[in-house]
Amino acid sequence: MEKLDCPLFHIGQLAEKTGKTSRAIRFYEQRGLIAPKSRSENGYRLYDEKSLFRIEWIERLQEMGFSLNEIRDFLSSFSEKASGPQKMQELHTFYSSQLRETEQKMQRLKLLATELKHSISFLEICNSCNEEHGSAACVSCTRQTEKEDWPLLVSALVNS
Amino acid sequence: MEKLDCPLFHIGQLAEKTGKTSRAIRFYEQRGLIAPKSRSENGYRLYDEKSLFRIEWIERLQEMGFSLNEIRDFLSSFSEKASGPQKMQELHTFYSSQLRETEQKMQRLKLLATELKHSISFLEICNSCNEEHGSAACVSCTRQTEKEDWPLLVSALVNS
DNA sequence: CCAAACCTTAACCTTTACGTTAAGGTTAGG
DNA sequence: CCTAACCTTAACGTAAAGGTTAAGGTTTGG
Repeated sequence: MEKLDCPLFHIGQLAEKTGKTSRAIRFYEQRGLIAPKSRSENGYRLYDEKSLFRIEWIERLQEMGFSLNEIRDFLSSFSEKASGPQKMQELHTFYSSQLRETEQKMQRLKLLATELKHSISFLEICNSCNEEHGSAACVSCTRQTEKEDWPLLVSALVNS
Repeated sequence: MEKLDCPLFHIGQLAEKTGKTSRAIRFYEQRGLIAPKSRSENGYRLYDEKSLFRIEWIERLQEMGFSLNEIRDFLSSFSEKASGPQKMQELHTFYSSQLRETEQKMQRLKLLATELKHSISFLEICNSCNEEHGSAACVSCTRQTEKEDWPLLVSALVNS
């Protein structure tokens, strides 16, 4: 059978190209996120390159934290827009707000990293401790007097 | 009744302090993540400040992407360690690897932000478009000739 | 002709992190 | 005493994102 004559391929091939499973792709279809370009005589789904883009796009939105339902909602509201420039406007607005959210996430992760670093450097000092004792003794450690406040990530566990 | 004499409080108060619901806290308990310090005569759960730290710690680990089961597993493996310094060692190792993961996540978000910015600046040009036409016309837009490759976030939607 | 590797729909299973009743007991205030 | 606002356990419900299984039809290679 012809395979590469026309740019249409089966679900398994699309799955391979995108790293998804066939099941996942059918699931997206069921959810209204994507549809096969057409069907072959025997009922097989046939996809083209746009389907590939669409799946990669879905993946991006998932990375941004959207559920499949939210993606579907956006998609359907999007296709209702009549004019091309209007669509572009909407996309611009949407991505701008997503950029803000993404930057906020980065900010949160940065804080988390700071907290981790703080705890790690606190624990470095413990690494130089050769004594063998229970964690109860750690609580009144004299090596740590410089830092009066224990990091939450340490104290929540040690004083348990 | 005495309320603030001893530093013990009820589940509702702990819930308020942590921003969780009572149900969530009971759920954590069921999952082995936390236990009340004691119970009052009538069976009410009584917590102290350590419980508060514990819950905030759980929150941090969730932010890092851990499931409650994973947190419980770590917790139980952690309490098995006999020596205090050993615990500190383990914590150090754990947080170090978490720091790496957190930085990787930030890296991924940074890439995503770049992709978003790219798409946004692409769409800026569309904002200067006054013509009214379908999105099919956008595909062959002459304003965008400078950029030959459309960003995925745009092309996946417009050429749908 | 047969087996392996595709494809189809339909339907049930799974995990996570709680929410939501149900059916009460307890306590504080008026 | 009454009500509102707490608390208890138990158990069922939910949404997300598929996985898995059943019960086939199709196609390709040897």
